[in-house]
Amino acid sequence: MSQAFRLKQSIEDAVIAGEFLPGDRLDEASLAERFGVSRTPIREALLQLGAEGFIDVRPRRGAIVSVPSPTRLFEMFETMAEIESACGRLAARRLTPDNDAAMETAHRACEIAAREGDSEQYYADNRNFHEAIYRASRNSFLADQAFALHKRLSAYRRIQLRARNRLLQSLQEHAGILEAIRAGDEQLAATRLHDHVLVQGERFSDMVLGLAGDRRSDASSRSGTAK
Amino acid sequence: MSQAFRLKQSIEDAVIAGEFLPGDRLDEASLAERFGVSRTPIREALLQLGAEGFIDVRPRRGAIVSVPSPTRLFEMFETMAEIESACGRLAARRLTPDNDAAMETAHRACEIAAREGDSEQYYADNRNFHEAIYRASRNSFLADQAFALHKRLSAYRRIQLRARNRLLQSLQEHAGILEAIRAGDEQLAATRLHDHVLVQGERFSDMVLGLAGDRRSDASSRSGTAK
DNA sequence: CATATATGAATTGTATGCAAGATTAGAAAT
DNA sequence: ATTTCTAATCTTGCATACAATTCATATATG
Repeated sequence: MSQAFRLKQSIEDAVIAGEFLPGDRLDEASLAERFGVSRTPIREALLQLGAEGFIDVRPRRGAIVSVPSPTRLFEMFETMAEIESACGRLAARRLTPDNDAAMETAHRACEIAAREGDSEQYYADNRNFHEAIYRASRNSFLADQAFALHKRLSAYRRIQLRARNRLLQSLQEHAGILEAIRAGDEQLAATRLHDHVLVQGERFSDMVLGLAGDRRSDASSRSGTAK
Repeated sequence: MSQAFRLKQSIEDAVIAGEFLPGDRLDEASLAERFGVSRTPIREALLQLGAEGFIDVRPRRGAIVSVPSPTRLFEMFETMAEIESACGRLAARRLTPDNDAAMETAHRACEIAAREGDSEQYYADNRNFHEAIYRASRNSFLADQAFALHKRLSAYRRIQLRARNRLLQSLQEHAGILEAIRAGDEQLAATRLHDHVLVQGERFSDMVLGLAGDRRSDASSRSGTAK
């Protein structure tokens, strides 16, 4: 297969793995050298990642890993919450035995990781659990959107799963979500998923806010970022 | 500014305008000649459009305008319905006088177009109305997502606004949506927007289904939309 | 007649070179 | 010491050339 697509994946992985941090410059020449190719496929990969919103490509000024403002970051988490709750609503409406089993398996894995306090493992299993819900929506387009946004936020999500408390609380929330989906209660499933996701966004935003001095401006007040 | 970005816009516009129909091949050489540039910036534009899901870029096999299956198309409309209803929910929660006024203006324009039966004009004004709601969510990231999906579906939406009945019915639904948002009734606003969008999806899917003989089974069938 | 195969044409993928805009460093001036 | 202007350097944007793969056509074969 063409190199550009492989490179796109590699660069994306490197960003997700935290090798390139938000704000880091993605210089074409060094990437080309690193991967042993010319600048052309590197450029193509970078432009694709830029179109997906993963990185920031400014004409004539090179590409950098996106640095969302705290406001923007909160908006991204809020959007994630809305999309996930949509998945949950549909999953509750359409649950099949297959999807049910997949969620159960993922949930069990989370349970083990949480009990052992292995946050790195929990991070991976948590991802599987959420993906199982996306698929359970039985809307592959919606699932794709959810999956893409989940990836974009992974860098920010990982950080705050470190606390042991949060692991157990997260697990508890998962159980509640599963219960609602199985009961076919669309409204409850949506609400629980919404809160589950948004809590992470709020925790993280608060954390960033402390450092950055930008206001979160969600519901209240007229946020400054008109667009 | 760089040509690749201008070209991306131009090609996207051409697709939206219906100059290239779903399934049409987007050949690099002819596009290069048409725009008077080399293949390089054309490729870059195509790859970006591909990453956004606007077109289909298959490695080594060229780019074509996406041809979603009826199932996929229904899924896209369903996703649009979920995203729009999220916008409506947030708008109801956070409505400001500015956003209210913008929606009112757009609604008035729709009213005039509908009364005159000018479906082309209504198409444009309808777009403005929906965009006003996206902005009223006061979540610019969510609004961006909504806007992007709206564009992707525009080719399919335009077709069925031709019927005069649908114009007036659509307008009526807009009024109901506005009312719910102004009343601050999140649930009602969400439901009304959801149904407003999904009705279009179902109408169109049915239309396509007649031609294509693909089955929609999993996602939908017996209406519902529950809630 | 249908299917398989081979050969040539067309198209995409990558490398390289050069031009043009951006960035940085240094010198001159206040 | 700070600022401003200029020049050198670095980086990106585009065009061209060539390599690699797919596609189309025709020929051979059962």
